[in-house]
Order: sequence, then structure tokens, then C-alpha cells
Amino acid sequence: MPRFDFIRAEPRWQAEWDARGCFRVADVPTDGKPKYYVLEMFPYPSGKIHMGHVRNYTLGDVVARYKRARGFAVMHPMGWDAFGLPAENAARERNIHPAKWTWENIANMRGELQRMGLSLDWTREFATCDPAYYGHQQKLFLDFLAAGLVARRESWVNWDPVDGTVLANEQVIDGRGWRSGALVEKKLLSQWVFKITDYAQDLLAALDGLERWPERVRLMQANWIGRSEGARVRFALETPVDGVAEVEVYTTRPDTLYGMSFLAVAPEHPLAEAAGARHAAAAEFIAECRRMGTSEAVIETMEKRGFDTGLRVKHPFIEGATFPVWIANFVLMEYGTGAIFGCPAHDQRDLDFARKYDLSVLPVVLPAGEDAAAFAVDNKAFDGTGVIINSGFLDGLQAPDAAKRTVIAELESRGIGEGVVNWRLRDWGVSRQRYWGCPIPVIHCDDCGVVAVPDSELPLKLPEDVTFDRPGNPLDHHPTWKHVNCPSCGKAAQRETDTFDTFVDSSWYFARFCSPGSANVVDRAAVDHWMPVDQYIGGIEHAILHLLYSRFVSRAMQKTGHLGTDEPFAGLFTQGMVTHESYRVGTGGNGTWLYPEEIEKRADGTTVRRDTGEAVTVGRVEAMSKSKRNTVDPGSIISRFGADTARWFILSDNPPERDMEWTEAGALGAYRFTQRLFRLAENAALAADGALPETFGTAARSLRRATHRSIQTVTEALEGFNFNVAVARVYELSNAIGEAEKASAGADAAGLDWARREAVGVAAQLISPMMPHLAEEIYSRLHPGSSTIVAELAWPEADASLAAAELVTIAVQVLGKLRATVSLPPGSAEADVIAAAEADPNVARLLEGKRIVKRVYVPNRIVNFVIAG
RNA sequence: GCCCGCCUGGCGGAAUGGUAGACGCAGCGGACUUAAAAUCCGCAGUCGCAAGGCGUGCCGGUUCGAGUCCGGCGGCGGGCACCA
Repeated sequence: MPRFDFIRAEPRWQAEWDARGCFRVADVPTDGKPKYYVLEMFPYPSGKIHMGHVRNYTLGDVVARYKRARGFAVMHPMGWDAFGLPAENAARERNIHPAKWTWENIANMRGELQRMGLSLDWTREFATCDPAYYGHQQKLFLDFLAAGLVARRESWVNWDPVDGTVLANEQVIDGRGWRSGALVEKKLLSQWVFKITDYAQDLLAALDGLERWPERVRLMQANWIGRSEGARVRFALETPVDGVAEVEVYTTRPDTLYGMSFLAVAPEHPLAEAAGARHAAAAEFIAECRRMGTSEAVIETMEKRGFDTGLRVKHPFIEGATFPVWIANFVLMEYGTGAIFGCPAHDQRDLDFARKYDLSVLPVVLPAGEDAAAFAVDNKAFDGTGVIINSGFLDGLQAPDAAKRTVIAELESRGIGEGVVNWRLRDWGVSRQRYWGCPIPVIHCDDCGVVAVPDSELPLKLPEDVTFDRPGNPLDHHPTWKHVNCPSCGKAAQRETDTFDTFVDSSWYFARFCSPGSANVVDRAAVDHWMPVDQYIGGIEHAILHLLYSRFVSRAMQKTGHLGTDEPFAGLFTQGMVTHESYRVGTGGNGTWLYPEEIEKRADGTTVRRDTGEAVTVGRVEAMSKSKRNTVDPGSIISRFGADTARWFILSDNPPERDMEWTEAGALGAYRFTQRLFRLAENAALAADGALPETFGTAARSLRRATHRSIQTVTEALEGFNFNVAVARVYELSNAIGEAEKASAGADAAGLDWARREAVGVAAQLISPMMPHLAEEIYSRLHPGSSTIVAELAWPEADASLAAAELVTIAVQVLGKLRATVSLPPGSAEADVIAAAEADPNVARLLEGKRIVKRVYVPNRIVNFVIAG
């Protein structure tokens, strides 16, 4: 029996596509075709591709191949997000240079990706660690600097004094550095920031226009940007301290000012520091707060605590009333002004705080239906709408809106506050104290300050001769690299030794892909042609930072003349994770995780360790991870089953936006289908290749209907990103081909043969975005000697008249319950359908002696008799 | 704590407000085979001999008709920088 020999066929077709240049496009095409830019998030070259990559790049490849068949000039590039910490970790742990480690990984992963048969334009490939890329990034930064989009600012960071490095929140575990175990201290560092907050309003407003983005991603970004309307209010200190006479707070609820019971400042607030300087106890409390991690988990469980400074502030409206000033661990220095006023009755956190420290609680918003005299707040703050009470000139106003407007007007007229719009978004700090990143191209001169590295010296390359044998940044330790003369005055000066956050690298790579060989940052004609990306595909984990930074950088590039568009990604699709069962032997501390290939599933339903026969506990399905060893290596799957099988299974299992579970059985099932379809095609190819018959018999007509319907349904499914449904429709077509194979043709042999060849040819085209090698293999056998390949064919068109059903089944309901079905030609007259429905014995029985109140009729769908009596 | 998403057979899932469970996986029965694999045929939500009930997390509503729309509740998952 002939088999689909993927081992030979897949490389052969890959070579054929490559030889024909099927997937290459020009930087500035002149073919007049509409453009379509498909991009998947480029990979970090960790060493091997994983199933998440296979899923990501398969999804993108389906889109790219489908759009190409629909007549678009498709740009589908690939590159490497090649700077980052793992390379430095490898250098420290295994004494291998980050560049060598990275380039070797790239070579390996490129080979693995190429085995997948992706329709990529490899001539556009680049790696961000290549000076040919990052030199342009340096130029971009200098342009941003000149355009006022960059600032130098002090900000608090987690500092590991042993590793001499800044730590992310997730690298701080119980207040200690993850690697060194040293107690982390908060440190104020001077850093470069991109002024993303200048674009906060625009980044928020433009979300509405991103119609082909998932709603939840837009929502997450909107929440992240966090626009709020409130007021700044200045409270006079009863007694000025260190010359400071007032404290400014930001609040979204100025309408509840009369419900104030305290004022609280962040531990980093100047007033807190002043208190710390005065009282040892305050200093101790502040120090304690600084040791507190800022990660979510810590904050979740953190007790709300405070320290009473003994200072008091005057209420802005109530003559003679004063309130205590506390330092509180839940007030953030980065948000608003770093100080709040507490209104316990209408804010849960403030209420918890007030109850803990026995502070006053006065309700000032009365919920509808409550009595003002009796209303009290117990342990549940009321944050809904209502009417203002206990509030002087605000009494009787609707809260929050009307009261907010009135109180802001009053604050402004008294000159002690004003209405403001506040943002949650903070500027983007881009400085990193690392070696393996893009050097920030500035020089610090004692006389001239910050001086840009001259364009003529770009790219400013990383020195190669670095050592990782001591803590800190190797760039900083390098004996000569940082010592230069100031380009402006010529005196001895020092290079910046910080490198860029790798998010900078990935915030403009999509633009560079349009003209990867350009001597400029980008070729303006190329980006004008190709940008924006029409379909971007990647993981939901990048929903906020990467996508928001890219949106900002696109705007910055627009401002500096590099781009004509502000939004980089017109369409976004976020895929789910790839998961797998986990396997474990032993329990507790003695337990060991096993790789899937180390276990065996027995027919009796038990799972055992392959080599020892030990019982294995099958764990819950979770994201593939090295620590759980529940990983499946794409390379070995492709070797065993072929790329098409891997692609097909990953598409068939479930909707692409959901998490999918990789199972051996599923992969096997997909493999069997490749063989079944190949066999059906081979049999059809052997049938007589005659002229189009004049007439077709029943079986042939039925197959042609399935063929043309499947063109409609697969196309629809692909357009809607419902790839699992597209797969199901192909299964239906293959089942119909199987039926036709078994049908006794008799006099209709010629028609049936013709219909089978047609069906198989269509099937090859319909699977081609998903299983491109098998598609070519089938097509070439159907058309021996032809030089046409599927990758160059136009997408098939359905003949609607052939696709139409000869009979439709119409449901007959009585009082909304299904009681029968009737089959009639589509488009039958209402009277005929109702007559047929009433003639059904079961329906007739139910209608007998009853009065028909109403007949609901939906053409080709349903009849519903509503009866009474 | 806040925000978001999801919940349909043994499993993954399908279903413009119109026959719930397409298609696949796993399963069961059969054919072929010395045997196995592969392949092919058939069965299959659930209760019931059947007629007929009951079924899309739970409760209620709108509708001739609800998996789908609305209100409430529950569970699971994800995000987060306590956002005042």
C-alpha cells in the first residue's frame, strides 16, 4: 500500500519552494498586488524550539499561506530576539561567551524551524544582537533623545548588593536576591526613561480603533494605562516641619472630603523621611517598608500597617478640624502624589486601616433607601452612588459626579486644589546594568554632561573580550571600553555602560523587517508599503508590556520621521498555551518528575515507568515546563510523524486562543489522517482522467456537493481563525471521498471518477495552509508531469449551485418541542412545508382536537405550532 | 482585594436565537489476518423494553423557541504595579 513518505517528501517540497522563491517579496514591490504582512512574535534563541513555538508559527503560517492563495503579496519574516539574560547566565555558569552561545542556538533553531515547512522569507532574517541591527537602534535612540522623547530620571530599584545588579520583582524572594541570597535593598538609580506617559491619552484613545484586537487585550491595556479623573488637594500642616507647610494628595473621590479621618503618605515621601530623621521608631518603620518586596504575592498577604507621625493637617473646609498624618505601607510613591486622605466609610482599605488603628469613621454618602440618622458603616465600606450628607455645602448633592464637580470648583476658587486627570501608566525605564544588550550610545562628560555618540561611530559595538568572573556589569569592568574622549570638548570622559532593556529591541523589529538591509534605520518607502502588520500572532503574556511599548515606539518613530503610521499591529491574535500531563514517581521530597518518553501507558489504564515498571502518578494537565518535565520535543515529533502531522494536530485539537493539551494519541490520530488522505488521493489519482462528463449520477452529485460545500465552509473557518473547525470540515470532505470510493458506480463510473479527482484536488488545496507538504504531494500525483505547485495556486472557488443541498431537513415543533422532521427541497413554499408537517402522524396526533394559535415558520429551518386547549 | 475570561458526552470541541453534541480522540462490537499492527464496517449523551422523559455549572427572566440574550449565584482559570 502506498504511503505518504514524509521523510523524503517534506525536505523535497521545502527545497522546491525555496528554489522557486515562493515566499520572497521585495522591500518595495512593484507587482501591484495588495500587501499582507503576517508576523509571529519572534523567538528568544534559547537553544531548541518548543511546542509553543510550533503552535505560534503554525498559526501564522496558515494565515500566510491562505492569504497568499487569496492573491496577496504576503510578507512573512523571521528573526531572533537575541539579547537577554540567559546568555549571560550561560556565560557565568558554563564559561561560554554569550555571543557564541546565542549564535549556536540560532543556528540550531533555524534548522528546526525550517523543518516545519513554514512559508517564511528567510532573506529577511536578522538577530537583534547583531550590530547591523542594534546600530540602527542606537540611532533611533539618539533621534528620540533629540526629539525630547527620552529623559534621565532617578527611580527606585531592587538592588542586589552581592550580584551588583538590579532585580525584577520576581527575582526577589522573601526579600532576598534569587541568585545571591543577599538581602535586597531599594536603591535610587539614575536611569534613562522613554516618555511613554506623554502618549498616555493617545495610547488609550487609539485602542478603540484596534478593531481586530481581542477585546480583553484592549481592556487590559486600558486598565494598565489607567486614566482617572480626580483632584489634587493641598492640606496645610498645623505646624510646618523643615519649612514644609503643606501636603498635596491625589484623590478620585474629593466628594468624600468631609468623611476624612486621616492623611497617609508613602514611606518614600519627603514628609515620611523628615519624620524618620526625627524619630527612630519612624525610621525603623520606613526601613521595614523598604525591605518589603513589591511583588504581588507579598502585597496580597501584607498586613496594612502605618506609623503615626504626630503631625496634623487642617481640613480644607471644616474650620478648626485637624487630622493625623500617618506613614502607611499601602500608599505608593509612584502613583499620584504619594499621599492620600483616608475616608474609611467609603474605601475598604481606608476602613481596614481605620479599624486597625481606631480612627474615626464618618459616612458622607447615603445609599438610596437608607435613613441618614441611622446609616452607619460597620466593616464594609460603601463605594456606590448616593446622596451626600454630613458635608456642609455639599449636602444633598449626588455622589460622586455632581458633588465632585462642586467640590472641585470650590477647591479651585480657594486656590487649595484643582481637578486633574491622573494616569496609572509610568514612564518606561530602559536602562539595564547588563553586558548582553544594546549599548546605550551616550558619553558622560564632566564638563559637557550627556553627549551623544556621533553617528559616524555607530554602531557602537559591544567589546568581545569580557569576563564574567566577578559580579556586576562586565561592560563596567572592561579595562578600556568605557574610557573615551568627549566628542564635544575632547576631554577624558566615560561611556554609558548600561545597555537597553530587551523590550526596546522588540519594539521596532517589525519595522526593520520591511527593509532588513537598509543602511538607514528603516527604508521609508518599504515601511510605507508594508506597515502596519496586518496580522500579529503571539502569546497572551505579552498583552501589555511588549504590545504597549511597540505602540509607543511606533508613535515615537512617526514623530522622528521613520514611520508614517502610529499603530504597528492592525490585527492581533493571542494564542493559548500548550499543556501536557505531568508524570511523577515517588512522593513528597523523594518524588521525581519523568519525561513523557520515560513512561508507558498500559492497556489496563495504569501508567508505569518504562525501565523499572514503577507506578507513575499522572498529574494534572499544565503548561509545559522544564521543571515538571512535561515537555515534548518538537524535533522528535517531526522525526517520527513529520511536520504536517505536528501542524495538523496542533490546529485540530481546539480553538487556537485556548490552551491545548498535547497528547500522544492526538498526534497519532493526526498521523493516521495524513496517511488516510494520501491513500484516498492516490486511489483517485489512479482513476481515469477523463473529460468533464455531461451528467453525474447520485453518488457523484453527492460528492461534488460535499466538495463545493467544503470550499465554502473551510474558507469561512479559516477567515474566522477557527482552524479546528476548518480541520473538521476537511475530515467531512475526506469522509465523503471515502463514501464515493465505495459507491458502486455502474453507468456513472466516468462521473464518479471525475468527481473524485475534483474532490481530491480541492482537498489538497484546502489543506495546503495547514499541511503544505502533503498538499503538494497529493497535487503532484494527481497531475503527474505538471510544473504547477499548490503554493502558487489561487484559492479554489466554490460553485454555489453545486454546493446547494437537494433536500433540506426541517424541524417540526409543537409548543417548541421537536416532534418530527420533514425533508423538502430548499426554498419550498410555506404552505407546502406546513402541509407536510401537519401530515406527519406524530404531529397530527398532537395537534388533534387542539386549536392552533400560531404557526411559526422559518424558511429551510423550522415549523413551530403553538396550540391551546 | 481589583480586573478579565471560561463552564456543553469519558475527553477536545461544534452549533447566524431555530433538529444540542458536527468533526476528532478514547471506547465497545464485528470483518480481514496464523497472530498483531494497519485497514474497513457498525454502535455510542442519559433514564427507559417502548412511547416518552431528562439534559449545555446553578436559580430566575425575556421569547412561539435559549448553549446562545438579560439579572443573580457558584466553580475554575488568567492578569495585576494595594492605583486612592
